[in-house]
Amino acid sequence: MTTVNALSEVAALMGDPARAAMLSLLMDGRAHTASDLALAAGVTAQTASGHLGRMAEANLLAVRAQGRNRFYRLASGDVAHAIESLMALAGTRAQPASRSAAWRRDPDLRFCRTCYDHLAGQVGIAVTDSLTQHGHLEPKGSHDWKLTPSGELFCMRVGVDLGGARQATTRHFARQCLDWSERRPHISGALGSAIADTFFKKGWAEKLRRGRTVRLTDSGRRAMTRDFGASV
Amino acid sequence: MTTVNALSEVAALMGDPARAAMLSLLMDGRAHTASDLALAAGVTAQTASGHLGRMAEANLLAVRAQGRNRFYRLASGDVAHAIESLMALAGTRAQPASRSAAWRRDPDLRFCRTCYDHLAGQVGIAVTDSLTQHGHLEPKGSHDWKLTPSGELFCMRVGVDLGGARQATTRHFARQCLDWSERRPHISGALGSAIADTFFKKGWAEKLRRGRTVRLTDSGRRAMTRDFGASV
DNA sequence: ATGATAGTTCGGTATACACCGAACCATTGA
DNA sequence: TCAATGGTTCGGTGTATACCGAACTATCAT
Repeated sequence: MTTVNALSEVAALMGDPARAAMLSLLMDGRAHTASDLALAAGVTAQTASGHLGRMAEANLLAVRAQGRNRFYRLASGDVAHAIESLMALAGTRAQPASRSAAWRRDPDLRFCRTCYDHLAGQVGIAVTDSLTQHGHLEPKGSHDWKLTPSGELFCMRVGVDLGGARQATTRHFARQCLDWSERRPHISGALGSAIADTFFKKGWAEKLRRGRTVRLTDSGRRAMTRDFGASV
Repeated sequence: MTTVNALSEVAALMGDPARAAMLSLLMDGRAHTASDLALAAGVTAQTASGHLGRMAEANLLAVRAQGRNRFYRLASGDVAHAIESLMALAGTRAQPASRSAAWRRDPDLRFCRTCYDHLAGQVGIAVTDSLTQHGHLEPKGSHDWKLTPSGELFCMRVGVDLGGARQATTRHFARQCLDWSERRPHISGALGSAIADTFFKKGWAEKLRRGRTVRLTDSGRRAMTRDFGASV
């Protein structure tokens, strides 16, 4: 009885085409915004919101509010496993699903991209790691960083507009942003944005025309080695 | 696209409470009649028929027509696996589902029971094995047996009403019946029925009041050893 | 043949729910 | 403060489908 209902309920959640499309996208293991998922499912934001709420309620998805975005991801490996076995049943290969595979396989995107207004991917992680390893940045709480005195000096030296970043009073200064291709936090918030601006202003990096991919220039690579002590 | 639709379709099939109840029952690995499944799902025979047809169409179930019954079972281990992982998601233990567990755990029922009008379970298998090993019975086609001349003599010796069995012209004479607790064929049809009758008439076995369980008597055990060369 | 049982097909009803428009709340940046 | 953006809540509409009654086919027993 109970066990049967539980089975039908979770299966029914996956049984809707829009929800299945969302789950399919989430099978890449990354977190996606509600808008992103709405687009993937081909429904409006309202409809998507309803779907996402129900799946989160049923513990199929986990949510993390970040700024004005809400990131949804699969709640556990068990969920991914169940979806995978259903996909296998349908005679289709599970993991290399067309859309998410394109993401995963794009090495440039994994290497460096914008995440909102700051840097993500391997470069974003490398920058953050460098700052923490040199004692410029310390974790503060579970969602923020603290910029140390040595960190302030470092920023001034490499030309990060700290003053501008501090003027944005309504914005979080140094935020931890989870990177879902690297599965580790990188720096965001006003400071993260200012750091990214520095990269673009100094010609260390440049945005590609389409998408979120960012190209690290030769001088950018040199700066990574020279200023951050990181080889990427 | 295609992969997404396939996911939602198979999930939707499992997402209906009635179908989930049927699948749950079928998780015991045995084959069940349409009526049986309708009862388990709490729906009428018509409704159940529709559900079963759709699941068979989608290759979730396999069907085997046997007499006027149609036996449905899970089409593959993959199907069971998918159901299991969904049940796990729902936080419920998968295998020991209340109803089927009762079946499985009843050693008397596994030992000997009626299957329609003939003997099944370990005793049914033992009788059939004895007949084939002594050359009394030979497989004929994929669904029937052939009673050899020595088999006729054997039947006459132990008192099986062969004449009566042969009179039932409209009925299959010696049929292979799949035994889903033993996963091997045993003898059914008119001959199987006649053999079972012999067991009851001679006091070798007796039906219990409720259910399909059959008790093998002491003289029945002696007969199994003496006449069939089998120890059960 | 006749009646009984297992199963399916067909038609109509009723309920569940996915969907969107509109309004609303929260966060952000000027 | 205000405007912009991301997300959610609410109400009404439309479609999909589960359900059953009734009629039908196939198998089996007398």
